Amino acid sequence: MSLPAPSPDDPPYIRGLNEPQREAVLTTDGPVLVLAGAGTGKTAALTARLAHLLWTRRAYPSEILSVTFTNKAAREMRERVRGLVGDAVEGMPWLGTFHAIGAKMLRRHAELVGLQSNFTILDTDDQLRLLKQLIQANDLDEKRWPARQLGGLIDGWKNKGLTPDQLDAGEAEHFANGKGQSLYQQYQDRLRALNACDFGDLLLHMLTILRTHRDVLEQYQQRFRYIMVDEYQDTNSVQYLWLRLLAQERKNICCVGDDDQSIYSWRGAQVENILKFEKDFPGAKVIRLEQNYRSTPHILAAASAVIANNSGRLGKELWTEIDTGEKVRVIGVWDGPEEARRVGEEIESAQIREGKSLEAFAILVRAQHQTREFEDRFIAIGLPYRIVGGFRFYERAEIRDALAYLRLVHQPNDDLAFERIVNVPKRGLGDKAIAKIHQLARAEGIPLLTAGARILDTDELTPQARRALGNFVGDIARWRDMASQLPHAELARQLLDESGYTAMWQADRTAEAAGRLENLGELVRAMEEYDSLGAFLEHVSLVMDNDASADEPKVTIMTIHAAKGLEFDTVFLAGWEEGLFPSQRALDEGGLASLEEERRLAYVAITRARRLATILHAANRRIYGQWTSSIPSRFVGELPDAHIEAETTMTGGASLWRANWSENADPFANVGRGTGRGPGWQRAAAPSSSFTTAPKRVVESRGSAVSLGNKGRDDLSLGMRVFHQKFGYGEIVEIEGNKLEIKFETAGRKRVMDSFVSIG
DNA sequence: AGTCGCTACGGCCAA
DNA sequence: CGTAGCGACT
Repeated sequence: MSLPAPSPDDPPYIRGLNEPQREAVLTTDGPVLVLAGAGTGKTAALTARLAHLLWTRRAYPSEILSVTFTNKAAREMRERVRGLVGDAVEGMPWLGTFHAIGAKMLRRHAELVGLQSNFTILDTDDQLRLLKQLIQANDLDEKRWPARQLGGLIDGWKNKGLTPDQLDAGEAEHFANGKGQSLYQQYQDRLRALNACDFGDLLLHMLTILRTHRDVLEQYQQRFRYIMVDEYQDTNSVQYLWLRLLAQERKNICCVGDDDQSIYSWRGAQVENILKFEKDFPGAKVIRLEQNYRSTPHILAAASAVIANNSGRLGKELWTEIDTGEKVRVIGVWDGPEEARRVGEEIESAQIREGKSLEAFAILVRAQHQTREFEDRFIAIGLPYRIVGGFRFYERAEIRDALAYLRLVHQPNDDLAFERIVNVPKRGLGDKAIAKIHQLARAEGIPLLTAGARILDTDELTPQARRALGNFVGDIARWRDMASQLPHAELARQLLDESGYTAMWQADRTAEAAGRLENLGELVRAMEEYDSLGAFLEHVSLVMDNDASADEPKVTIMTIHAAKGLEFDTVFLAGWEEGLFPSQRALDEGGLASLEEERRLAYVAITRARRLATILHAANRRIYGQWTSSIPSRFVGELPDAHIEAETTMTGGASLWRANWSENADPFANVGRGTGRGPGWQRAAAPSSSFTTAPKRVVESRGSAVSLGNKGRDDLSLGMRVFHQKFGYGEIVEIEGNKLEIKFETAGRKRVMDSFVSIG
């Protein structure tokens, strides 16, 4: 192949790209598979390619289908393309996630699958409630056949592109002795009746339409001159079938991915898609991006050595021009608390030694629950942190409630929204009243809200319930009217006040209430960015990323899954122990295939680090309250000796830092206080007396050298009553710079950073 | 209707 | 050890 040599006349997007990247950008026609290892400038190449297509007028912005896996990735790509070609990107309607694009298409053709174009998109919660109702209606034992399981199966079928009538006998057997298929069918019927669909339907319905309506398919085949797909290794079957149909005509499809980073098989992703690309698209050009711009050679060598243990790889050899850097550190600690303590110390000392921002540090864990230990520790030492993932913004109860109000105002026949908030806040409409409304709705085939309005004319309800329901139905109608006159954010504000919803949380004195009110404010603020209530709700049902509050620099704690695609200067990989990572459950359920996926996870984890990776493993860990001893992960054993520096001493050096800071340098200090149920080792490991003494608190004033760079607040004083998000209300008993010692009403004495409290 | 106490369960999680 | 979710109790 002969590429034009780099020249100063190259358009801006080409400059700075290496040879294979340029090839990926300039090979515009025909199928292209870009195998992009971690940190090899995949996004740069992808965005440059997009820019190139626009710049050279090969396609209008509206003629490029560009799919990413997350909204975040889509946003980033849009930003970067804008940087390269300017506002032309504004007209890129088909840049987004599979689901966003699916929703957009489906709205145009909804009637072809029996929906109206203003269908609602249900989230997992709504989906589950619906399934629960169906299971009950079918007289099945909810214990034996949980809705969650059915939901999982249906998701799985949808991911495979299977409609109810396409399930084969084996599949249908899976649930409730063969009732699976019928339940799936009932669920789909119910969704259609509600004019709703779930996430899976966004893709599955569109696939059905593309398959059964030639004209529609041809229309899109014509429109999309070029198709680009990011994270191709994570596509599932429906997505794959979609792409194959759409690309069939022009065959200008460029897929970018890395088989070594496929970590979503449990969600239906098929690595095979990337492995068989050349078969699906004969004559495909395969381009490998192997020069890594992110990490040191030690980090790359460690990651490569681990992943080399997997079979069936397409094979890549990452290399770098960087020739310096520290080896990957492997640190063995005594137990979980020490692990957290150790990481905290490392971060604080690195921060002071090298003046690094807290943003440079990330702690990556295998499972969500591991974050707790770090969270507790960081609160204790006043180290600002952020937990990514976990509870997503839109999954929070208060947000879901608020959205249900808005949905009902927007779409009066949204029965699920009605059910959610008809008695939130409590207005005396209990099970009996709601059952009556349901009954009428079912009998008449009308939405719940209509049934509610109609039941007011009867004497079915107690006078009290009737009054409450009358107010509620009237309120909804009133807000509906207001919706046409008021900006929707303002409507939301008033709605939340008038419904008593805000008041409900204001009256709540529990620790979370303040945070919930804040979230509601956040929601209303977010609404202002959208043109209409409908547009906002659409956005929300597809995204609602937790991207608020990036203000102050913080250490990031997240799962490895959540970290994919990100990079950090310094990364701590915690809990590399057999059973935890690789996860025992994965091993039990999926055998060798799962082990390999866990190993890919390890590969992803290591390659997040730019400069320094530290792997930790604890000898003892508390699992479901049981102290269990554990051995280092097999992945630790796969690390190449030449590139690691192991520190296996349990006690660790008592640094000056630790002496000054640690509440308790004794590694045994936090080891379980005899639950009586634990295995024998803990009694054997140390005299029992050391388990029962509470840790001694060392309260010493510290010099400014250890200040974290935040100024102390001047609005706080001793004895003041304050509020803390996690611990609730308490009284300040000590102030040291920006750190406070607080006696909490319920949580006891804790040391926290002043920025974590508000005056209560 | 709302609260309390018991039981069951506990990977990763986008849209 | 936590917590969430359900049924029984008030």
